[in-house]
Amino acid sequence: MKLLTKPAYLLLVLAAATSCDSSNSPDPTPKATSVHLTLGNPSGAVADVKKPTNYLLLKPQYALSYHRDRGIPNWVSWHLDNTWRGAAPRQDDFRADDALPEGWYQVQGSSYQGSGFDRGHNCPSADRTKTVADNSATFLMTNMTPQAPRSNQQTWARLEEYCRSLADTGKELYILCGSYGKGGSGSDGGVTQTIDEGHVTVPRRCWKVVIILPIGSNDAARVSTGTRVIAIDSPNDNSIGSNWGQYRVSVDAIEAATGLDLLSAVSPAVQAKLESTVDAGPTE
DNA sequence: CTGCAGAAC
DNA sequence: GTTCTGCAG
Repeated sequence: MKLLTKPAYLLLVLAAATSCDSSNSPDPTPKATSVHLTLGNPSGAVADVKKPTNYLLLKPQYALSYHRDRGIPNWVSWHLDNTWRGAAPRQDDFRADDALPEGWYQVQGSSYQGSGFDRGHNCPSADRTKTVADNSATFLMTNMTPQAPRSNQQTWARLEEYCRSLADTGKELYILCGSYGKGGSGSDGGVTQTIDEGHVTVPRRCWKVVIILPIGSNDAARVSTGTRVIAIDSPNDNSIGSNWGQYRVSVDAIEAATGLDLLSAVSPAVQAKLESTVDAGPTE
């Protein structure tokens, strides 16, 4: 074994001395929040079995509020910078999420089959490629929403790619998305209210909010009135295309439609400015 | 080529 | 599970 240099030894001693728990036992009280909720918890979701319509699920890779009776999340929130991205291949292991409370219906990987709707990721597969475990976590069905194929593969896919391109240029992003309403139009046409024998509601609209920051500490105080915020609200309809820019709205409009309180960790004055503005920046 | 998938076996 | 196909960019 190679001997440690004196400075390295001192660092180890300091690290041990400042750690309030022994390093070889699990933390008995995991933090109640995560980096993914740095800018807030839009619905005050909690991991309480008595709150089936606003149930908090925290994963290392993202955080979400799950609606048991709709079978889809109310919102999903995640942090994106290039430390989340790597070479892990797409896992494609769509599956039920057994982290839900006992007795709750679990949407299955096959639940959308033949519905005319995609198993649309909220937190995208391609945003979580650092490790196989990270990528696999995005395929839990609690991270899915039945989405019209063109909405998923064109509208959202283009915006997701744009977000990753911003990460590639040294940005750090906080992203939230979700859906609301009932009744979408998939590849089979018409309007579909639910699938999977009523266990999964097909939403009418899908929304996404992107906060773009320079790389830095994970701190809501870094959001200023000059921070770029992109918000879109698009129909869950297979007639739409790749031009996500045309669906830009204010964050206020999404809050009005959903009842959520977005960016609640940001100071009220900054929120007021950012949430009333509609992005007019580049789309590619 | 990658990323979004669905369908067949 | 694996393999194949389709679409957009």
